[in-house]
Amino acid sequence: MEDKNRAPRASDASGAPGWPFAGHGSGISSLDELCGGEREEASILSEFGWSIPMDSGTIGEDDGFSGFGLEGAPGPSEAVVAPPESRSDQPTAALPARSGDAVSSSSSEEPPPEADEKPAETANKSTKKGQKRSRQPRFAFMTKSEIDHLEDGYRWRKYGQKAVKNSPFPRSYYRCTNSKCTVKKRVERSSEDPSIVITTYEGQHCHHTVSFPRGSAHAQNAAAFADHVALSPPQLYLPAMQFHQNLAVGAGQLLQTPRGQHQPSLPARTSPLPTDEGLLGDMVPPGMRNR
DNA sequence: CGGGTTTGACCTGCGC
DNA sequence: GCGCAGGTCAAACCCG
Repeated sequence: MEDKNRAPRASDASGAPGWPFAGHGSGISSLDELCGGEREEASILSEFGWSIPMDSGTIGEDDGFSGFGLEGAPGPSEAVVAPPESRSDQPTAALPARSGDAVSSSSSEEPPPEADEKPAETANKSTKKGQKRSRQPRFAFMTKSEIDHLEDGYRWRKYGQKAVKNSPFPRSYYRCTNSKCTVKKRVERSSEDPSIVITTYEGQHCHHTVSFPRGSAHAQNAAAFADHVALSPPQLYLPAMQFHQNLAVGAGQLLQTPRGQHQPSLPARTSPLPTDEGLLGDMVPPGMRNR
């Protein structure tokens, strides 16, 4: 699960919030703002009140995750979207929250953006204590693929791997190789359907992609998703049910994807509806689609 | 040699 | 208070 337990490292503590795939319509005027003005961005996210819960921990352990989730910058909780078939009638909020992920702690009191006041040199250990790690916005999506680490246009360095409870598949932890970028992502396979890769992004890139392979559906979808998300913060603040229903569409599409083909459940791309329709149409009012 | 991966140890919060 | 589980660190290792 996401660990709010650990205090952020010097870089993490800066609270660089934001979304992956910055520059794809995140609303940030400049990528530089992300690396240099994280704090500012945090407030922006908070202002929007993005709080569609998404519990990364639940994703892997609940097997039920079949969509993506969003979390407000120092968002209180995350939750996951239930599988279309088994939980379509349950509101997101009712989903089991995992071991305190952000759910319990962050909801009680938000880690103030100032949480990074500690000197960098002591950040390593000392900041781990007494301070809750500031949580960054996250989103996750499922991809039916035999490849664990899907290409998304950025370069990642693996920094850890852990076995996940109730899952035969380990979870891998990656960090963006850009030293100024604090974006992280977790990759794991669904224990229910090994062919599905669950990717969870945390944070926002403060730089452009290293490369963005045209042929990579995953990359394009990821970017599209980022666009989508970035464009409609207010719309993302949806009632659980509505949100879930929207996700179900993407998930359904996803599962129809032939094995081996990267096809994340990104609404904007997976929906059978014309571009910018489907989920986008549900979540983004016409007035906001002026792109 | 630089950059990425592997992997065991460590840290922390939560639940019992 | 203790054990568990998730997340991260960092040394060792691998590879081009």
